[in-house]
Amino acid sequence: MLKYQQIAIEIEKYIEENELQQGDKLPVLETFMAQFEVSKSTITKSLDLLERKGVVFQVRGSGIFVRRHRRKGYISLLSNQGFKKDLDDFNVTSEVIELEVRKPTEEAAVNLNIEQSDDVYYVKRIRNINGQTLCLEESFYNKSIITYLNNEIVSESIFHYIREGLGLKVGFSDMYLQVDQLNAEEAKYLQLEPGLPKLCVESIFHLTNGQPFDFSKVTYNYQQSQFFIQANSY
Amino acid sequence: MLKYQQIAIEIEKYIEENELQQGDKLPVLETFMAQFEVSKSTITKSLDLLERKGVVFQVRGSGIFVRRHRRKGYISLLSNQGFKKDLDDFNVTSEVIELEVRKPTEEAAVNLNIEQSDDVYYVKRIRNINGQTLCLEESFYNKSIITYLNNEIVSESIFHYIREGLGLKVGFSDMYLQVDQLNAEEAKYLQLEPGLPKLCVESIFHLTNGQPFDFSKVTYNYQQSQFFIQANSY
DNA sequence: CATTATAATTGTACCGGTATAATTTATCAA
DNA sequence: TTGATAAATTATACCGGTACAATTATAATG
Repeated sequence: MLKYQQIAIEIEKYIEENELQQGDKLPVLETFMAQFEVSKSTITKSLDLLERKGVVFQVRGSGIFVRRHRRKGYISLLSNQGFKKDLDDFNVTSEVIELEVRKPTEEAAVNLNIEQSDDVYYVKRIRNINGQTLCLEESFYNKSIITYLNNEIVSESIFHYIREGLGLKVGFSDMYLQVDQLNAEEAKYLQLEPGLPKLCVESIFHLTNGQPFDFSKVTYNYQQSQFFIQANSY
Repeated sequence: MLKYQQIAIEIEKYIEENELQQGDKLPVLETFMAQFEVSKSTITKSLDLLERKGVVFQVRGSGIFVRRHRRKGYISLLSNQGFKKDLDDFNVTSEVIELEVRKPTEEAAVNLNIEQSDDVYYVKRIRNINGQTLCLEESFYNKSIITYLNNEIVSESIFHYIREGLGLKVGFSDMYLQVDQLNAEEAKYLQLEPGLPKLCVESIFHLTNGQPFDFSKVTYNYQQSQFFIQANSY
């Protein structure tokens, strides 16, 4: 673990344990430098990381302050591991509908940057939250990267397996959002009526080296899904 | 203008002018150092900035690569100036319905961190894109920060005025998304039928010093609004 | 007491350096 | 040709420094 990552974790832990609120001031840079016995640039890097994560904001000439959104129960759209992490307060379970190796749709092939003759793992599952149906998820995993999946893995966190089990490093993702009306099939799975609203999120997940490995289409139950995003200006 | 910001702008311009595509490799760090005659850390800072903006991704041991989402016509949810910037290819106009100084709702007061006895500018407007109704927007601006607004400003880009006219620095924002069904009033303004889907985005915009100055509720026409988000892992 | 000028505080920009880790390329052996 | 091994390339971590800009606190002024 890198120093600046470790320090970021400890600062975040400190904020949580002491239940600091939006606007609360943290110790000054020099204090952190002394406390962790590292140079100024390392502390700066830790704090920049926390700033990007939306945990703090820094004000030149003033100090470092805690940033905390107030509302509870919202899913972060930006923590790009199948949101398992943001909801560990909640009870998230998965119900696997389909899991097999197949050829990708044209759309999936394009987004994964592969040929339609290449193999993908196709995963279809329903995710529940506190007993309620949260979303319907269809994913295509590039099989030459995600070489193996089974029912057990897919029932749990696929991304955790990708990181820990396969030792791959997840980099960035592109997400596309659309709102529309539920069709018959989606409505059935989400236990809603056709024509009611839905939120569709298409995501393309890449490794740190830029290779796309997962193309997912997720249809959310509009009654269960509230999202939040923390944005920074550049 | 800071060196690293200027360099970032020039690199981005270079990418656009040469129409570089996803995965295309940029010159190595040392080339940039020589070209711009700055130290390595300054170039690194420029590239980190571009990485956060989703313009490039860096691969240790390999190089710096262009990152470009493929789909056109999607609005970025993260560029937190009233999306005017992402759509200058499009024709975005505003129709002001209401503009006045008033007392905030309780909800607005809470989110702006002020008292209900304080003054706010209340702005209600419809935003059109290519002649189509894009969204209905209701905003509350803390009058002690945004001291003056008029019809002309509100018809154009409020955020541009806040930055250039008032000299304020916009920092971060918290956004909350929800999907639901249109009520009668919303449907009327968006020229849709009640009961059809809507996307509601509530945003709280803060200055760089952490002060919230704008609480907005935007209801999008689901037929017109497609969004994209570029996420990075930390 | 309000206003203004000054000083202290505090984070940011930028330099230039060493060491290291990930990746790619080149080399060599089978 | 293949596969392993070594070398070169390339970005990242981390150090420690100077100068500077924004903010806040203090002192001076009327």
